[in-house]
Amino acid sequence: MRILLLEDDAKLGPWLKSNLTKMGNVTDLFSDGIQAELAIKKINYEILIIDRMIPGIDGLSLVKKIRNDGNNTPVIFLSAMNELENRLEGFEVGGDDYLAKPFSLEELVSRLNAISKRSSRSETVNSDKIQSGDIEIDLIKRVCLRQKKKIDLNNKEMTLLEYFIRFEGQKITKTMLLELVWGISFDPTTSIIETHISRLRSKIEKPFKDRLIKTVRGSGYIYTPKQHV
Amino acid sequence: MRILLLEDDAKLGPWLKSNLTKMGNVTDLFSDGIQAELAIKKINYEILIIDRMIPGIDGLSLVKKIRNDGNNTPVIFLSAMNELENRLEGFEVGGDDYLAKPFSLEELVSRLNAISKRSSRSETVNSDKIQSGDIEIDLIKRVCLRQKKKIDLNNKEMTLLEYFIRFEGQKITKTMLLELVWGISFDPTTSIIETHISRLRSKIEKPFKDRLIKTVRGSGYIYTPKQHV
DNA sequence: CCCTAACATTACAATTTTGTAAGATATTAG
DNA sequence: CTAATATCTTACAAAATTGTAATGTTAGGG
Repeated sequence: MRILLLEDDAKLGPWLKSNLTKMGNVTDLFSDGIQAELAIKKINYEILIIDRMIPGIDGLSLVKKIRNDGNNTPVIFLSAMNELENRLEGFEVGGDDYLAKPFSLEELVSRLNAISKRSSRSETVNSDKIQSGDIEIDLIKRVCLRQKKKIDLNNKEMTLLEYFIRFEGQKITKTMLLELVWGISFDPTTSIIETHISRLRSKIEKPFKDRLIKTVRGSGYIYTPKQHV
Repeated sequence: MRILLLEDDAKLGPWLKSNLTKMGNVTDLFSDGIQAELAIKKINYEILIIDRMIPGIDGLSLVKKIRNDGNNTPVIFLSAMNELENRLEGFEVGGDDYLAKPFSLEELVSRLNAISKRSSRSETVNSDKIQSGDIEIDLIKRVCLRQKKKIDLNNKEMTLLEYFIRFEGQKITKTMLLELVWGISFDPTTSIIETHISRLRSKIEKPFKDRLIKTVRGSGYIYTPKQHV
């Protein structure tokens, strides 16, 4: 495989390069973001291994740039332990993987293999997502974002929201919700739907001071995605 | 809309037909499965509303048949309350919706609208699914089937399995699992991974007396889908 | 064949989720 | 405007989830 390695650490960089090369890869090592960017534009690498913290330009903005140019080469970020906060950010940008230093070579190799196999199968990349207005749900990670902010939803709340999104702009009756979310086909005496809607609203509307889920009195609810993200 | 209605109840059938027609639909009412099947083959209906229990042939097998013929017209099943057990079965066959009798006309109309809007947007139909070997996961309903049997997995177990499937045939190291499933990038002192793997195995392997998740000593796990469903 | 580290399993407790019910608030018909 | 009904919110308890730790089991190097 043709690999670009961007790592400014004087020991780690060459050590990685030598190991990767030994394993039969073609590895170009850079310690400078600008140089690396040029190389990425010229050469069609199969994988980019990029340190999150590089003097000059940081790895994340570099990847943002090349993604903007339409380059979708898989990326593995390297980052020191204390930069863990940045993990999510890295994923959002389109980084395919993340590896915290210190890491074992075996670990890195394992991921290289995963990525190369994945891309050779030319599968859809990393996760199944549904999206509506300014809301985004990652079905695999089970993470919900509104306006790029993470919203902590539990199972029932997320299932509710998933159906609202699936039927966006359409009324969902309460019996539909009962059947879809609870698998019940009779009217319970309790206010179970109202309770959960209330909890969902408190998380997904209240912090944003607006209304996405309109109630249709006597019948059900309508979710309308917020336009103009 | 051009609707086929299969309902043998002498009161409900005509009542529904008259209402649907009033609303501007073209409605063909049948009380006989054979007749209905012929009509479905000849006429390109936009929606089929089918009673689950019809003398002679039951609604479910009818839908199985027409699906086999490559007909993907959306179906709304009608069924009496005491047939609730059959709900899941109905969905699996490709029925798009399910309505328990007694139901309000408003309820039925609501779903007709949902279906017609959905199909006019020509979206992918009903749910996001991932599949591997004899395992199938519906990401929306959050339901896992193995060999068509429902497996009750909790969140962590399902997330684990999702990643195993996503990386099928490839080794997943423990650090990868930690990062992916728990969002941690350091080695915890605890046996948290082993514990959850064990619980997952007990649900997904034990009842089937086989092994899908092989452990790679000193490193991680490999999931291999079972071929020959 | 035995010893040891790695892994599997189980039990348990803290935490979280989720259904119920009760009271507060809002909407609509008259 | 008022009563009746629907919905919202909150509090609470039962149930489920999930991390930890203790104990049992297995693989494979010596």
